[in-house]
Amino acid sequence: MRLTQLRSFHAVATASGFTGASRLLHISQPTVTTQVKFLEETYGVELFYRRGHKVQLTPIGEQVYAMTRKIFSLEEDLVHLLEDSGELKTGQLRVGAVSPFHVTEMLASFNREFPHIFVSMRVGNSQSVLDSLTNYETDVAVLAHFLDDPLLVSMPYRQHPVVIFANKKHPLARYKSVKLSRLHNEPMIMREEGSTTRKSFEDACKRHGVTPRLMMEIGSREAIREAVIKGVGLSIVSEAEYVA
Amino acid sequence: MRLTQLRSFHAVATASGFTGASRLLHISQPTVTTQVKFLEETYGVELFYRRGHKVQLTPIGEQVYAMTRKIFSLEEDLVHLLEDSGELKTGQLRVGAVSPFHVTEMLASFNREFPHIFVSMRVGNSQSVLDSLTNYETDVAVLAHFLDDPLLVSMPYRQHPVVIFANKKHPLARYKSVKLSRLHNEPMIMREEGSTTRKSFEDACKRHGVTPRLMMEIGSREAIREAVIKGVGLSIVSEAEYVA
DNA sequence: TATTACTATTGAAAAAAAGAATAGAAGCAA
DNA sequence: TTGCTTCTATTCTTTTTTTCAATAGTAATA
Repeated sequence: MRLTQLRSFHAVATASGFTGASRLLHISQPTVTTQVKFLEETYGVELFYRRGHKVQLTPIGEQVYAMTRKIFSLEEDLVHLLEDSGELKTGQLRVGAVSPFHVTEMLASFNREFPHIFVSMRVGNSQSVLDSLTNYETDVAVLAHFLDDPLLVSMPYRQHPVVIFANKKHPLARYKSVKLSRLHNEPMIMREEGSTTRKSFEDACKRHGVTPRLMMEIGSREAIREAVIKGVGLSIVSEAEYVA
Repeated sequence: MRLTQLRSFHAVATASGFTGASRLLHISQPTVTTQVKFLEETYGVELFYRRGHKVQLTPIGEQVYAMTRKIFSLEEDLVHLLEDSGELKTGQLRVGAVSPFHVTEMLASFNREFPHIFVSMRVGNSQSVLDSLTNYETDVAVLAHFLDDPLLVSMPYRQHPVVIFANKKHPLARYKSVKLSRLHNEPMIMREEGSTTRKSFEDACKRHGVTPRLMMEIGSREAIREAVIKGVGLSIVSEAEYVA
């Protein structure tokens, strides 16, 4: 069964004529005639009564027409779906992120540009975000560090400065800015292993040969704040998250 | 949109793989790959995630697959309809006849041979039967005389003898058979103008130069029988319809 | 009766589908 | 790991299908 033949049949039935059908389909009339004839000969069936200028569906033709109406309605829907999808008029974008904090602006902007694309976000630690990406459960992911995975394509999106904060009585508190080397052996309070802020900070320290002294590991931003106030040591936080 | 491409997509989705799809469709695997790729490139859409040996539908692919399931289900039904129709496993035969009497045997026999064809019969006078035929309201017609209409094809089906019957006291009653010429000027009772039996009888008379005397024209077989018994004259009837 | 409007046919060109051969990549087993 | 197998992708060629132009044939119409 070929769609062109069905399409010709359908058009002839719709236009009640071969010439009309050819105009409908923007193809030549002989093509239409041939297609319908092929259908009829292939199955040994008469689909139209042709009597001069009048073309009329046979009883079987009527039945076939009822089915082609359904088929071409579905085909039309399908084409629309594919076209809209290709033009990003419909579809979904599944985003993975280690922190909702840094991606909301991006997603809001994306949503303004492509309002018909449904956006879903999935938050997790780097490993689960990467797993979702390789399993095709998400389409893109926003992470805090570069990847050297050859299966993935990454590009920089934005830099978020990491700020260091201290008790006001701390010797370093009076400076506007502090060189990384000054943090050598400084007692510090950190988030748990796996925090992206901590990772990028530690990477930077390693690059500069600096090794701060890890005093405490606390799983809560608020608790770290309190510990800094108590004078346990310095700590770091993403600038966007910093509230004095 | 080409059906081959949809078919390839559908098979890949069904078989979860291009090679499996090619086996399903009995075509080569490169063909399947090409078809699906064409669909994807035409609409700028990704239908499958290909990761090595694993092939998995994308979200859009899932939607498309849902639609192709419906389309190919319809296509299958359509093919069955056409095949059954071509092999006379389904369909209808609309028969026109001037007298149900002579066609019932034919139709019963047809029904035994093609039990799945629905047979309908439409009875009328020759003119209305012919009209139905040329209007495509019936497929075939059984008439009592030949036609010279170039639009129609006719062939002899069966000869039904016409018998003459008379009151037992009638002079001709003692013969087993009577020559047509003996009916010259004989008083006769006939069915109304338009009766096929009457027409063929009159045609035969004309061919032989015989002119019986029309005594009475009665519209009912039973009434004619009574008139013959009363001795009004002779009459004729199709042998199949004759009951002593 | 001529004209118009339609369907059918033929022959040739263009487009699509299909396959063979083969490359490339991923899973699997020793 | 290495080799083996199995899968998808690519290229090139052949076959099939689709399409059209030209034209014949036929019914409706003015």
